[in-house]
Amino acid sequence: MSASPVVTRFAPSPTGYLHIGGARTALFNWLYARHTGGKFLLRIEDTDRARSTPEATQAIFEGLRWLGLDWDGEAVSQFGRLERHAEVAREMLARKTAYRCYATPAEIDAFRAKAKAAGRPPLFRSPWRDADPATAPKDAPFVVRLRAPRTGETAVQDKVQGDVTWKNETLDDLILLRSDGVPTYMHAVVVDDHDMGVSHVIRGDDHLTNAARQTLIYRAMDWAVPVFAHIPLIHGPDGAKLSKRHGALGIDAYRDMGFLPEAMRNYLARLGWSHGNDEFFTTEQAVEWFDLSHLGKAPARFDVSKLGHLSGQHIRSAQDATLLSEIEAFLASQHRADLSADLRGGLLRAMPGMKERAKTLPDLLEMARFLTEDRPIEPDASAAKLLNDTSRSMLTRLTAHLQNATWTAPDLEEHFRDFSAAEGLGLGKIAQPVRVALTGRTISPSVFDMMEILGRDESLARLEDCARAA
RNA sequence: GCGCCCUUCGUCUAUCGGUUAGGACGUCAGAUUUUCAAUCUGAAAAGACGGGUUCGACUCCCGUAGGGCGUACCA
Repeated sequence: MSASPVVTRFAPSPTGYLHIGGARTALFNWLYARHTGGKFLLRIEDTDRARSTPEATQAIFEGLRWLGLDWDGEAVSQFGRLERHAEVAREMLARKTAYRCYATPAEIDAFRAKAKAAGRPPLFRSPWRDADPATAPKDAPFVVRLRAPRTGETAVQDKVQGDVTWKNETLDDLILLRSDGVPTYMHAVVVDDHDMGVSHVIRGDDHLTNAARQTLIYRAMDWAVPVFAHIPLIHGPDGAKLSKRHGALGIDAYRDMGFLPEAMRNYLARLGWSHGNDEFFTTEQAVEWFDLSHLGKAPARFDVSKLGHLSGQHIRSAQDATLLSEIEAFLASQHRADLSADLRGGLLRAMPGMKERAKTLPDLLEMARFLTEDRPIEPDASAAKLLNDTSRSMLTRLTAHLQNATWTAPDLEEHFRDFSAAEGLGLGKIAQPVRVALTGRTISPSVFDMMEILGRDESLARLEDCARAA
């Protein structure tokens, strides 16, 4: 291999959201380009006018942006290159590596039915392949077919699957240009990849057979065949193919669940690719480590609980300020109100304690609710059970005991411990009613942290509200 | 039907002929603990099956089974 620059691409068709398999394909292409210092291009395969929508294109852009997969240059619209595709087809016609086929759909169907009945493969053998062009019907519609070799074999040297060969007799004269002049996927992909200088095609292994047929097109044009790497597909938890109709989710669904993009990249990279025993890594490390030789060959199943674990790890290791901006981006993506300056401050102060126990952004928001509660706080059902005469009078005595505290978390804890000893009660018996008084719930961040952040006046007020409500 | 691909704990994976088959998620048990988490310790848990090749196979070869993809004027 010479030092020619690496160019990868992600080429989704805009017929729906960016699904998880596509996101991983994009990630691998991006990682490889960034690892090699090459380029990562984006091409929208929108030649299927009936199914392509601008909304889907936007969803793909948004998904990639959220994932942090920046592409080089403008996204290319395949539809916009129709004339170039036709031009290449014309050149192939001139080179005699393609021919005009006037067979009608009915004739093709009949051919296939007959072949099938005779137990032969249903590959269409066009009579126009070797016919004298002079015999062609005037003004009749035709398609342009590749004149594929019928003997010998075609090999694909795949970085993941190894060397895979097909007997040419099992490959057919595929259509390059439809009768309306619109190129087929097979043709457009080759022309575009060539024109865009794509050196490495990393895509799902559902395209492995296509790689052989596309190789034939490259050869017909005397173009260099790119390096192929066909990665296995992602399956759902039940092992079935992860497809839209099986309830597979788009990348936006994971954003909405509040996973960090960093965690998503980490998890997705680990699905089908490995770097020894490394499980938790940063994107910088992934870029540094990523290669094509450690890609797996077997399909992987998507496991949300592992994603959650990784997300928790990334939240714990993230900067508080980073987390705050992630939260703001998350709220914006859900069209929720912006945070007040006050709340931002509170969030920042509470972050060190909260991030130790969160797996997602909503977890953080949920824990931060104590910041926005208005007095008097209405306890929820399980919290209410902890409030009785005994705990209320305890709260009264505790309030008195806390009068001289300097109101930092460590100092508060010391006061609590003194009080617990004096009362002859375990810390839990004291902290739990306090938690209820401060938050109205039985689950929350550390009571000492919350009291420090809430401050003396607000904390005591909440405690007194509860003690008094006897 | 034909062609091609795949197969290590429940899941993601390491291993590139010689290991008590390692790690991670999850699960279970214990520790810790102001709740929930987190954390720590420990446990159970795998080479689909059958043949070869070899002194020795998870690893190489053949077959079987199971799964996937392709076989369109879809992409």
